[in-house]
Amino acid sequence: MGRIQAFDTVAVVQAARDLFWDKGYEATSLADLEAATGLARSSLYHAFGSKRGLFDAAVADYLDTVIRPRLQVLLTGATDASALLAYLDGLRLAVQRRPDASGASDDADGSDGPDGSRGSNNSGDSRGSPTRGCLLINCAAGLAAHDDPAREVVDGYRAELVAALKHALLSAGAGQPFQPTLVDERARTLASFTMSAMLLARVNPDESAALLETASGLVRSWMPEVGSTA
Amino acid sequence: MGRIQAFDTVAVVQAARDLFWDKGYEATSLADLEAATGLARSSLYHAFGSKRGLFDAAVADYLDTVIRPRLQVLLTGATDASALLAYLDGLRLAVQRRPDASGASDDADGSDGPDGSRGSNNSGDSRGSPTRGCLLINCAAGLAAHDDPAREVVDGYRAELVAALKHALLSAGAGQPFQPTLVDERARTLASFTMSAMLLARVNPDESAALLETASGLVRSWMPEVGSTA
DNA sequence: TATATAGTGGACCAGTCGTTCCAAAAACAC
DNA sequence: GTGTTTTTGGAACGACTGGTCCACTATATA
Repeated sequence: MGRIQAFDTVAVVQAARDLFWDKGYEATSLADLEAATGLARSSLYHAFGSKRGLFDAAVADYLDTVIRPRLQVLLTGATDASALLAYLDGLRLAVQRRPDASGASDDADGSDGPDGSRGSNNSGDSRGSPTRGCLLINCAAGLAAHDDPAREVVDGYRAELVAALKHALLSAGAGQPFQPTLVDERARTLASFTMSAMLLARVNPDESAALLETASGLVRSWMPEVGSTA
Repeated sequence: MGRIQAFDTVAVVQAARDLFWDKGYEATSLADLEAATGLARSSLYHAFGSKRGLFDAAVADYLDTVIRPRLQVLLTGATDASALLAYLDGLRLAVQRRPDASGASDDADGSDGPDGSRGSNNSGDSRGSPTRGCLLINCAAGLAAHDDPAREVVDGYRAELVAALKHALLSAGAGQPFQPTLVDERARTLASFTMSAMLLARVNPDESAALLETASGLVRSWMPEVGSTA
């Protein structure tokens, strides 16, 4: 059938994703993408059609390999508050980890659990260049301003996040008769913490982590039976 | 002494500010700024040195005419929870108002009180193009990624916001023996709501308003003596 | 091996970017 | 009025933008 493709598509998409994640859509040039992926313009355009096409593929990969694995603990994790706490802890560790740390660029795909077991972690010292935050949150403030498709993707992520949080809240409080509006408000509150922490991750990682710690305390105050030093 | 300046500097800065606010720093071109301000490139460069210089002036104006008037109610307002509720209500109204509404482009300078007394408000119908959110929040996800001065400005805004919220919380709970950490956590929580609501304003104004409503409920739950339909 | 098919690299495109420069215009001091 | 200083408008700059095109290469089939 002709010449076989010489590059790994998902590796290229993830390299592009990390670049978009770090610099944003508009600030990422074709020259940057060529350098990051090792491919020439022609190959990128042949495979993805346009810069925007490559960005869309990067966003899809981001949802599949970063967002959804992180939300998984909310959907299929423990049926008490520990699922919510594990989610917030995972977020906090991701926020405090510097992106330029060794090998942190390619395996940030959510495969690591909520505990930062990867060796030689720089715990405590979170100074230096901040993390990349969340690709979609960054997109919300940038592309989504006047791009309806991007706006829908970001809002879809928000809805998915709220739904996962609501599921975890309902699972955790299975015995108690929650009012539905209370669960909605609590899910909204935790989603607010998530979004603002991701936003703050690029500006002040320490404050971002403190925000998530506050959210954990709030969750513990909702379910006192788990908060007492398990 | 020579020819006198023919344009109003603050009007030019505010026109540029609204453009940056709406489109972001990088997406705003010099041609856009020429069209919005009515000035030629040469005049802009003579007055502000560079595109970035104009942006810095726009940010300073934004802090002075948008942010700080909004925070004023927290610092010099009522000494009970109503100051916090007024702040959140003002934010909610700003988020629900469409930017393309009549005359809303130039007098969004916070001079209007927390009640939307300006005539012919489109209450209820918040569909359509979203609001511009917050210039600094948008900046946090864009410029602040690799620009240290911009990052400092954004973090300064965050600190100012938290300090104002903390002041209002302390004023409201003057009689009660709050633990300092509790006040800090509550101020952080309200700052989180503020930031995520501003972020969400560009994506889903209704959800942004709901977020601020949830925050108001939280404040009322902290101070039950005011929540009972004053 | 011959041929068809598809991936690859680099030159090249028109357009836009932020910036600079210069001459004309205008208003103050004299 | 003249001289001086500063603003103003527009032309022009090189660099860079995303995108296109085509010759070349490499593989798979026949």
